[in-house]
Amino acid sequence: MSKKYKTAISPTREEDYSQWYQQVIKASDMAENSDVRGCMVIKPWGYSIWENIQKNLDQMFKEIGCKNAYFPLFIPKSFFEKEAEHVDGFAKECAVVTHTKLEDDGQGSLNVAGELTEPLIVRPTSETIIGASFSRWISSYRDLPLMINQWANVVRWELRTRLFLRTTEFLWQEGHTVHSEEQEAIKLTTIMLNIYAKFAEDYLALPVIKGEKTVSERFPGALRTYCIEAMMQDKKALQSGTSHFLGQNFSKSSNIKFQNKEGCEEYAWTTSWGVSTRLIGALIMAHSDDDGLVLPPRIAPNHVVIIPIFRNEEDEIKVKTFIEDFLPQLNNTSYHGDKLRIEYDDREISGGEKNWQWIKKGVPIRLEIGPRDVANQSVFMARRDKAHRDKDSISRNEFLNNVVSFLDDIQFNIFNRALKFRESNTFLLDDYNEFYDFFTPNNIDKPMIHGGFAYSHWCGDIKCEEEIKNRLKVTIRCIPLNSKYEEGKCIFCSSNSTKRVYFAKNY
RNA sequence: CGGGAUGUAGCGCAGUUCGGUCAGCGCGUUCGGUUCGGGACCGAAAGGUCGCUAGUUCAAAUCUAGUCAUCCCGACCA
Repeated sequence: MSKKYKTAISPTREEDYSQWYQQVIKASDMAENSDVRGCMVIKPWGYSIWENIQKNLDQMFKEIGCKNAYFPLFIPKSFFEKEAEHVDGFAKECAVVTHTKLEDDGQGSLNVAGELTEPLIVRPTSETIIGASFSRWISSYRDLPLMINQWANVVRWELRTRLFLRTTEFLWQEGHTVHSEEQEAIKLTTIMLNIYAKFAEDYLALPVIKGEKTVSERFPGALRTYCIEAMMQDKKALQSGTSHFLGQNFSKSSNIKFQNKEGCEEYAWTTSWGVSTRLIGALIMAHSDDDGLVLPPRIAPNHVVIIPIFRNEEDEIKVKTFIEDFLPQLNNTSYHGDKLRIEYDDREISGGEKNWQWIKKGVPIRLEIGPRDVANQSVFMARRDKAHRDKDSISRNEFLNNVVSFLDDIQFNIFNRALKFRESNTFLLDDYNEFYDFFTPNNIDKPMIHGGFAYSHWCGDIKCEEEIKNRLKVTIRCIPLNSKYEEGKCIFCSSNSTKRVYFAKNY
């Protein structure tokens, strides 16, 4: 066995990380590029993951009293212009609707016609249009807090796109809250950040660092931006969720006022927070291997796939009878308050081929059931968190009794693997030369997977941050919330610093 | 939007230098047979106006111009 095993995905992560990423998506049949530049078609396997993300997050939002609503896709240009920083941040990437109809030119083509007096912007985010509604909904402190979320699509006209990570149109949720007290609004942004972190870690098995963005990385119009940052397998950081404290910026521009207990009118304090289909990109890049997708059970479209194995009709009947007897019991098993999601794959294609399709799709547990298993009342189990040849025969009852703990174990392993990866690629760097080498690939022409997170001192000067970005394309991903007071010297200018921040290359 | 690369069957590619049986290969698909507990084998078949549009030429996948798309690097960004 001197020959290397053939991997299902080629190139491998090591050979060409970004090609590997695209091949994983193709092989798992999650999504594809569409005929519209920069936009993706999310196929059933990918959409099903999104539905699971929605379902679980939605529940978490509702638990803290948030309600869902829906606001228009179009934002009048005049609304958008109200918040100056906001305009600066998004103006360059807005799709704008200027006409309302098409007219036949009599030669087989259509001309745009019916010009609008005021152009409509396709929402890149909805603070301004939601703010307009909120200003009508709120008049008294008794109306507060107001907590609204919407599941929607947004458009940001990006120059360079990548499936799930950055597409022109993407799906997300955006929550918008209004409060009478500044501290209450700030507290809500951290509550949301904790929800995101918990969701990422418990469901996506994605270890994240909770932190605050520096001024230059803030959401346009926000006073503070909190974020969760995760490390991908190419050691780059991916911002996976954000929560913004907007102060009174948007309440002033949208005129969101309320009468307080003393009867005086005040501007309210607002927040906004969101996660997007980018989470699916994070999921892929954090866990998948050279055989394709690896899905954490809590978010997988299917938990278990059953693959019947037989060589003749007699065996086929035996095997199928066994499985059909076994299925209802499996279906009744509950998994974290949900039903176990089982796929019985009885398509007429070879077992090996089926097996590899499900490996590439990342299903946590594969069960091969053949005549030998029927005779022994057992099943042959393979786990996606282990090597594809590493399979075990266990009794059917043992499987039934333990399937939930197997899934939990897979979830746990995937999380731990990602956590260890992040930890072993995070370094306390205190010397600029060391820092420079850390972020410089050995071969510039073919930059290999290199770097990681540098946990280093920063004096707080925006100029140091900017210079590092210019030189190395490395940015401060966040100032971690749990950072401790520590005296040190800024990695760039050697001025005094009191805390460390995370530096990394990012998506 | 700047620099680079690529575009040939569902997927992965060869052929382009030097225009002339070059429209091919592997995988996949369909059919038939043999197999059968770790991506099976044999045989047959289907499938492409060579990204698109002009041009040069007796003749273009091949040369020229334009155009579109994708990927990589940069700027921008969740």
